Parts: sequence; C-alpha cells; structure tokens
Amino acid sequence: MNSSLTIGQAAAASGLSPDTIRYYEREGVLPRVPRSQNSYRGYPVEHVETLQFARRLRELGLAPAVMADLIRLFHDGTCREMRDALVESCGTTLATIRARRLELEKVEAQLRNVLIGIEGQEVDNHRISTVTPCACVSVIKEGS
Amino acid sequence: MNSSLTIGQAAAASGLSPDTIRYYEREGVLPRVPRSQNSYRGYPVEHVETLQFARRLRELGLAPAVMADLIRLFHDGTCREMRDALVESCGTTLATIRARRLELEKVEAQLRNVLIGIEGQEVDNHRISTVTPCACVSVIKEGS
DNA sequence: GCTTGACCATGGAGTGACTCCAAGGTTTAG
DNA sequence: CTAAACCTTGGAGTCACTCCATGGTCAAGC
Repeated sequence: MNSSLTIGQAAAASGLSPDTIRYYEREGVLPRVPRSQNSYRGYPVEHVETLQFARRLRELGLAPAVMADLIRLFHDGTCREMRDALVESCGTTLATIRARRLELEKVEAQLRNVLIGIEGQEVDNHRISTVTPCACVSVIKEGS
Repeated sequence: MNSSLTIGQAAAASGLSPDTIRYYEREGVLPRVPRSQNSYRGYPVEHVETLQFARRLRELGLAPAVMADLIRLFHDGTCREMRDALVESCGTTLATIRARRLELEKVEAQLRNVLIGIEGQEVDNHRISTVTPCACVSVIKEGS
C-alpha cells in the first residue's frame, strides 16, 4: 500500500499523457518528483492537482514557458502574485488567440468566396495554359 | 539584358521568400527551373504567375502537398480538373479552418471568463499552498 | 517457479513548414 | 579593386510534443 501514483496513474488522473508529463519534467515545466528504488517516478496524490492545473493551462493555449512560471507560483507564490501573473499571461494569450481567430475568419471568408466563384463558373476541357486567365483560376488569383 | 529573374527578384515579385521557394522546389511543390551557367536559378517572367498562385494557395491555408497537385494542374490540367480539385481541397480546408476557428472561439471565451473571474476576486499575500483552493486558482481549475 | 503481458526507464529520432546559418562562389556599384 | 549584396548547397534549429528501440520491473495465471 503506497500513497504515490505511477506516471501512468498520474496521467490518467490528470488527462496528460505519460510522454507529455516526462517532457514537461525535462523542460522544467513540472517539478521533479521522487523516484522509488526501481527508478519509477512516484507522484504523491497532492501532486495530481498540479498536473491538472498544468493540463488546464495547456488547454487555455498557454506556452510551456508560461506554464512553468504559473506552476512555480502554484507552489511558491502568493495569491496576489498568481493573480497578477494570470492576468498578464492570460491577457497576452487572449490577444494572440483573438488575432489568430480573426485571421482564420478572414481566410474562411476568402475560401468561401473562392468556392462560390468556382461553382458559378462554366468550365471546359481546355488546358488552363491555353486559356489563362481561365475563369476558374482567376477566381483564386486575387485576394478578396 | 535577360528575360529571366533571379530567385530574389522572383521572391519580391511573388511575395514568397527565397528560402521558401527553394524549399518548395526541393519538396516538389514548385517545378524546377533552369539554371544559368553560374548555377543560379532563372525564373522566366511567366513563372511569376505560378509563384503568385502558390503564395495565394498558401495564404488560403492549403498544405504543400495539396499545393503541389494544384500547381501541376495549373501547368498541365484542364479547367474542369482544376475546378474539381479546387472545390475538393478548398472545401476540405474550409472545414478544418472552421473547426479550428470554433475551437479558438471556445478557448477565447474561457480565457475571458478566467480574467473576469480573477478581476473580481479579493487577493491577499498568503501563499497559495496555505489557502488552496485559493479563489484566484479555483477560477482556472474547472472548464467553463 | 515461470511465462506472459503491461507497465516503467532512457535517449534519440520524427513531425510540419518552414527559417536560419555557414562556407564558398558571383555580380554589381563606386 | 574592393566591399556589399547577391547566389549556391547542405545541414541544423524551431515548437510542442509524439513515437520508437532497448531494456528493466512487476502482477497475474498456470
């Protein structure tokens, strides 16, 4: 009877894969945990909260370096420090996500326009090279 | 006076970088162009259209393998073939972009909730470990 | 006690779509 | 003639994992 979990159990409990947990440990995102004499990592049950916190941060699109800072605060920091760090990093991430979403929206609209443009075109069996600018190509040539 | 462009000129004219053009050539996305005796690549002016077409396809989020097919049709294909290929690949891409956008929208909303949750919380100088679940942490613990 | 299969460890390679660099040759402007 | 700005190639670096090979450990069933 042992109160610590193997990496597989910790993975199942947190939603991260064993590979990812090992990767995060190597990179300093997660703290190192003690090894038992067979050199297996042993995760104290309290540590599962840390892993879940990490998974949540990853889901929110935070970069590993940022996760590392927040996880350190999770262990060492005050509530104020955590709040400030979260506001800062989540705010930054929110801005980039917003920018990415807007970009995707633009591309989505462009692709829809391309499809609409193509669908309405007459097409024939001519080689494109002989009729350039062919209608079905000109549709995709200019930004919209 | 020479009617073909160097890679740098072709890059400037198409909006792709020289590195990217060389990469696309290596990967078979773009056709190989003739070399002059100094082994410089020489891009006939007509080829600029191909490069612009490639850039446009990349902007639309199409993968290099898909670009390769479309660019081959651009040279060899009929209008019908091009239309069908565009409908197929743009449609597929549109679906993935839509899925990615929806995902980002969800994460964006979650992050906003996190920030709102944090802003409204009282914070103090206690270590998080002594007050877990601290308000500013609990905000980020569960999906919203 | 022995086998079988599921776990664990490590180090290193692979992914995609470029991007950057080093080392060397060429061309162009002053 | 020289210096800057090109060009060439091959190979390494990026990010955030993921997968693999090789080998040790463990629990269950016969």
